[in-house]
Amino acid sequence: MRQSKLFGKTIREISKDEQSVNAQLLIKGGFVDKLMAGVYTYLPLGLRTLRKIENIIREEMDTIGGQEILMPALQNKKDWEITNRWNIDVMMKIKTSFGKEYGLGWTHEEVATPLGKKCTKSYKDFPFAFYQIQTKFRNEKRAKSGILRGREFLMKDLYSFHTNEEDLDKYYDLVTDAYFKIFEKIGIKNKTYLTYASGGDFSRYSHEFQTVAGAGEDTIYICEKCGIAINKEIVENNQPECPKCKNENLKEEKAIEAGNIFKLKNRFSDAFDFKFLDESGKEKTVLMGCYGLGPTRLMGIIVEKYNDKNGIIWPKSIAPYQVHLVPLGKDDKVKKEAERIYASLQKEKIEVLYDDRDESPGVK
RNA sequence: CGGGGCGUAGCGUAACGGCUAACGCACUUGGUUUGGGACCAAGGGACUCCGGGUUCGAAUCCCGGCGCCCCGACCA
Repeated sequence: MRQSKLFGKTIREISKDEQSVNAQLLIKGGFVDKLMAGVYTYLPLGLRTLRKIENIIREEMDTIGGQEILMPALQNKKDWEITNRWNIDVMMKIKTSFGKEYGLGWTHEEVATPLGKKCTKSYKDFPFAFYQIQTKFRNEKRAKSGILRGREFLMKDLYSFHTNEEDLDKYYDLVTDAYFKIFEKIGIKNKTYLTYASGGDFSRYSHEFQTVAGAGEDTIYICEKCGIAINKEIVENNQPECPKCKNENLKEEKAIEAGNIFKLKNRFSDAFDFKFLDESGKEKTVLMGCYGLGPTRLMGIIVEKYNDKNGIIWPKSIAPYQVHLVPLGKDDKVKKEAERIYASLQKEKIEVLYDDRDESPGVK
């Protein structure tokens, strides 16, 4: 890519109003543009990085047998009434000019569960898992922290379907491992902890993946012996202890929730009467798990963690380009050589951003 | 949704209730430059967020709205 043709310019000054580190750096660098609070356009540079994060996630999801699909963002009111979640605050609702109501998906159990039911009958169809990477909408009362908490954002959500609890447990652990592989590839593994958190209305615990960062809105307590953490929200009697080894000497940190996984079990399959026929021809309830991970939020976390006075330092695996070719000076020989190198890198299919602009070295 | 701050050119800012709303960056043209955000000259670009009000006169004061940022609440 010739930088002279690159859409989206860097910005030298940004309003002091914009205090979030990731928002400042991403906007200044021409990676994103803010349309409104919590709603961003991904410009060519930013989108390249976002796509790389997505593809790393896809690789790991595919490896554990997840099949990619794409569900609608527009949601059917009826299905959300079945699960009693139509009137939850985070749901954005729209009403058409002729009065029909729709919701915008902030999660997809209400689509995934009936879909799973429609396509299966017998135990032979199980287990299976599908996932999507898709835009989610959440009616955040207050969007904040740049791309970390938006009203519209990208989420990878994986849903798994099982005939028994052991199988669900096994898959749950498999997903956990896959998540850490993703974190490793994008460079945040050493700061990310499997964290015990509230299980909402369907189980005692869920597990979050919390990345230690000053910009985090969650407080976690890390057990350095076990390498896991517990979210402050479920600490009882003000005395955090490790859920595994009962260690009470834990380290308090601010952290950002990178992902969250749940054993839904029968919460949604019961609501939609999702059953299967077992080996003896008896009907049994399907058990489900769901596993979320936010590509756009991951991008924000990475920016928060990898930067210095000069700007963002992308990990190589997700940098928008592998090579930034920057010829300095006006010497014709330099220019010619740069063109030659550019052509050869392109031929080798090495991602290169070529700063062919007629600018001074400082600007470049 | 409660509290606080803010809204002026593409971006960042300035302007006592009073001249044609100023400056820096960016942009256009010409020239000089070229190893760490160059210089000179000439330009273009603003319904001062929107709607009311006070006043001889409003970017400036008052009321209402909208928007942005921060804190809190919220975030199955």
